[in-house]
Amino acid sequence: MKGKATSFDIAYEAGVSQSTVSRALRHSPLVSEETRKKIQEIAKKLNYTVDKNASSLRSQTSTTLALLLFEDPTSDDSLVNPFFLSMLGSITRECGLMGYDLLVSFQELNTDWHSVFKDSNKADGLILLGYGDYTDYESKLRELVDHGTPFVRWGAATESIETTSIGCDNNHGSQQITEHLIKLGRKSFAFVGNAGDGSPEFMARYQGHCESLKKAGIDVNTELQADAGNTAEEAYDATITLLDKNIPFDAVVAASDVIALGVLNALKTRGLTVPDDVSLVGFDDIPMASYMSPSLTTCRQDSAMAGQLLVDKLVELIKGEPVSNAFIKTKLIVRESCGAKA
Amino acid sequence: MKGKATSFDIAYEAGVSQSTVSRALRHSPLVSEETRKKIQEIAKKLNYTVDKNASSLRSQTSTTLALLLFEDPTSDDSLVNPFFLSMLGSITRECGLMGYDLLVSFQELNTDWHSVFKDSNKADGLILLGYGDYTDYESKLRELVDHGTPFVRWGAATESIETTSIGCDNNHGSQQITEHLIKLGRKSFAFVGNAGDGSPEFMARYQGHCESLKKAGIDVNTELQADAGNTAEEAYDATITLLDKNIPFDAVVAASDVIALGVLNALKTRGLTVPDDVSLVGFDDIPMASYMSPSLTTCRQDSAMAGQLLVDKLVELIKGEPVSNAFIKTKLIVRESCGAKA
DNA sequence: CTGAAAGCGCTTACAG
DNA sequence: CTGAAAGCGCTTACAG
Repeated sequence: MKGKATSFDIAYEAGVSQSTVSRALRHSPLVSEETRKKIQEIAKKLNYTVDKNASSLRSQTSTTLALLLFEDPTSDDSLVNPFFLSMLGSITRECGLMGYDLLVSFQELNTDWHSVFKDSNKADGLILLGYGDYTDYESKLRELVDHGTPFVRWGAATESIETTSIGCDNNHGSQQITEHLIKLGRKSFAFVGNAGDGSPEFMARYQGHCESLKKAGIDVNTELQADAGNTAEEAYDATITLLDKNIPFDAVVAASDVIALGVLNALKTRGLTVPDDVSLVGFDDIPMASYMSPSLTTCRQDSAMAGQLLVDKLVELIKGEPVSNAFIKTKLIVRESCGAKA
Repeated sequence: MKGKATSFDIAYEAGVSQSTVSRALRHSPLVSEETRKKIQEIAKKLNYTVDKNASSLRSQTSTTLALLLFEDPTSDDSLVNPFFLSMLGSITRECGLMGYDLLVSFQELNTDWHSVFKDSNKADGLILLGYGDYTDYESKLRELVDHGTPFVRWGAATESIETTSIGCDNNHGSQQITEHLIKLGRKSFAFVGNAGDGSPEFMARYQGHCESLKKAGIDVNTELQADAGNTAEEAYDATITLLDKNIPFDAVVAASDVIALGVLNALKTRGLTVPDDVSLVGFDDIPMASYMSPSLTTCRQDSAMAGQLLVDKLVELIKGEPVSNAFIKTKLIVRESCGAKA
């Protein structure tokens, strides 16, 4: 036997046809128990593995998913959003369980996803993860929809386009966390994070935040909302600008944990102590949150569940089954930065 | 045109043979400039993409690399080593530049890597990232070598087996950092991290650490070395045990930043202040290091360079070129935890 | 520089 | 339950 074993080699050794080998290995009910066992033994002995390319070419299905992760190409490109990274583990695991391979690509905003991944038969479907400017993003989504490419995405469900989205209830999560601060007696709130159509998730968090304030009879001061993308640097700058306005506040709601990191540094720089002078809360519960000092009160999104749902829903879509959007639960995680223990 | 366009569709429109289309699209010098241009235009018009499976099957090469990331399946499986995650960005980017796709799989220690990825023609080569017990790992490496599967790995070059490894000079990096502490006047050192054959990288760091101590005429007290795998939890427990020995020390060298995180929490729990009571240093410079409180003095490994080298070397191996091991540079990053500013 | 033809290793109707 | 045969969409000798 030179080179890799093929199904013909197995057929020869087993004294059956190549078709039967193929059937046996795919657990076709058409093959007798006895024949199957013999074939499986020989396959094992020869270290045989089905050729992925031949199988995919013939059956026109790759049993591969592509994960596209993209963010605004800011500053340090090695700093991928930690929240997405924690989803990566559960996505790969669920792919394994479902029998799919996972192709990963970062920052591919500029290519034609459909033709690169679907037309070339590299992947049967796409998982999209990305913060970043939603405006650019939406036109790409529309292309995918127009081509009929199966895909799921992490993010807020939007009315403007028919997609399968997995996300958390950002509005509700933000209310949980704002209400917690209100209970602790905080009176004037700043919000750091983009609040515009370009960032639907942050926008939803801002809206939830405002709703909670209104319910509690607290005025929303739009002067205390500062735009920032999802980086510590932008958040730092935004917070400094905010502080320079000299409008007093005793709590900052950050649109994400990464933003909270920048806010915290800015506050420290200006000699403000968290939580004594200012309470601070984030969103996501990235691994770093519990190690910050003070540790960060935040809203946890179940990233393991998120990854699993993304894969499962995509596989259903690929199989042509009807698929609905799904929300994952949010959970308030109380740590030191909110001042709960003060 | 129903369904996807094929090279035959293009050939028909261009009035040439399918062979010529294939050559033109692969930039064969055999095709005239004029013909190539015409073909490229039509291909673009039809949104044509070469079918990956057909191309790979025919040419017996997948232009895909597989990244296998594995760690001891400890506690929370979503907490992948942050250092590897920061390499992931540069690996995907370099793959893109080199024209390779990237298949990602976690925790696949139990399967036969060779047949799953190479025999099945899913990938032309393997990139291996993993801390964890080296003993299990080594037998897997030997299988790959025996099969002639191209692969590169992150880690210390070892004499026991002939592999292409990319790593940093752990011994040297550890010396840089220990010498820094010595210069600051620290006298008695603890080391937290496995120092055994199962963890060659941590072992090298421990050895470098000890060499620096000896050079400075400081006795190495093996009672102050505490084993811990690469998790904050293990490090926390190890540190508590260490403190319970009641042997005084004024500096802790952690085998990694993640370990330093656990050490710091344990010290805080016991009422010790870093760096006033005890200096603390880590290794890796994970993103979290600069946000810890106090921020962590550590030894940076250039993860971007590491990812790039892993991909480049693997591609050379696949092409059958001779490939040597490579070291990436380490750099001492001084922050607050060592007490440099005290 | 171009074309006709073989064949990569499977899966799956079709026929028995 | 099994086999003979076609064909997925390319790449690449071979011949001109």
